Amino acid sequence: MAYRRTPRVEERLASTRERILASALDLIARGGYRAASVAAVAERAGVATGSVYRHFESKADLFAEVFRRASGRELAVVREVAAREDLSPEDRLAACLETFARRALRGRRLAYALLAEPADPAVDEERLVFRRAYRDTFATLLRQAIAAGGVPPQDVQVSAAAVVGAVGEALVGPLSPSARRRDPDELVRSIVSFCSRALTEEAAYAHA
Amino acid sequence: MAYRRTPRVEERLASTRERILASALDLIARGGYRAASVAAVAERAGVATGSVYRHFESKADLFAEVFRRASGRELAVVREVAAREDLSPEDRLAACLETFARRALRGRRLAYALLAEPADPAVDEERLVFRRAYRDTFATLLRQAIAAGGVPPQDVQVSAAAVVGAVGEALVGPLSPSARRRDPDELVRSIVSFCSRALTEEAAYAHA
DNA sequence: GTCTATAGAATGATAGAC
DNA sequence: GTCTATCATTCTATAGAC
Repeated sequence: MAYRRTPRVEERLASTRERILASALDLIARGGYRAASVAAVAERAGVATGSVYRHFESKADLFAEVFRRASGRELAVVREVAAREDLSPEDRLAACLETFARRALRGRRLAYALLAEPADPAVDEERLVFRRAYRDTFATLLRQAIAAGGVPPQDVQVSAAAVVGAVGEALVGPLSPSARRRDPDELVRSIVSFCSRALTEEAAYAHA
Repeated sequence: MAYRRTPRVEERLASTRERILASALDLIARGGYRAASVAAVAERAGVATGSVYRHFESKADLFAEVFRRASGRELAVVREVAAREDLSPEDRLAACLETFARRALRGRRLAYALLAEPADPAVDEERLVFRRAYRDTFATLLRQAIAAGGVPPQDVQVSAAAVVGAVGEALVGPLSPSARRRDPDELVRSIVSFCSRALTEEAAYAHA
């Protein structure tokens, strides 16, 4: 009789896979991609090194999946804020930025890994995907805010993308493992203020 | 008698190295990193594939050097604009942004490769270095503009980094090979306007 | 004659076609 | 899923500089 996966086996496989993912996330959140060698991931998950490759085609593949999950969580939180009916569109926008930045500064090492740490091209690829998703989320909010009249008309695609880039890059420096610590509240305030000025002010600057 | 490198040989070696770098740059500027296989680079440079490895330790090493040169050129141009004595600090700032964006849109494929295309971690590393350099350049200009009174006080580190991120990310979409073309002038205007609003407006937005 | 730089093929890995 | 093409990198023999 041919071997067939029973539900019991199925479940054990899935749980091993989850343990591997959790281990990798944990190691990356502590010491970045460099700390997450396949051997270290395997040991922490309680499996043999080779077993990792039963669940993931390659280390790059594993990292990409870890990235997708961690970034997906952040995106979901921001999207929840974006959907808050109790705030005006402009307030929702500011709240999204604040939420994103604050959470990044709470989980510094992981945030750095997600935002900027040099990594496999597969991870770079995922970064592009998520940045697009954030841009689209902000673009929608921005259109609502403009329609509601609280924010002047502007190039929504450009503004939304620029906000994503601005927040990300403003965080990279402070998040970098070598950076001198600074007050998170003040930092978040500066970042949100920068974006709010850009989004909510009338263009007053005519360039030659 | 032992073999020793003469100036003549030295020169030939250097010129081969340059040819390899130029070939790689050319191929990347046409079709991104994917188009620049070692074999293609070698052929275009008129050397054997193996010979590339006499000049560069690895493909990643070659790409990092190409990146450094191409990005270095862009940075130098922006720095020249930043040094223009005939403009006020704030105008210099806007001119820098405009120059950067305009040049990127002129050499679209290469700009995309430098700004965003997934690549070896060695290239990612260089990206971080250059982004820091741009941030520092803008920070200096911004401090001058604030001292001159044309721009309100603000968190210079944050604003400078945010501008770098904003311009970069606003360009990534339009530069992406799959993007629908749009008018470069209008795009540049939108980007510079976004940054100018952020940098030159008084904070008018108090967040709860 | 000795040593280097080079061409070109070998190798092993990977990815895409079918 | 298998096969093929292509890739990065290494190896080897040779041409040529000293």
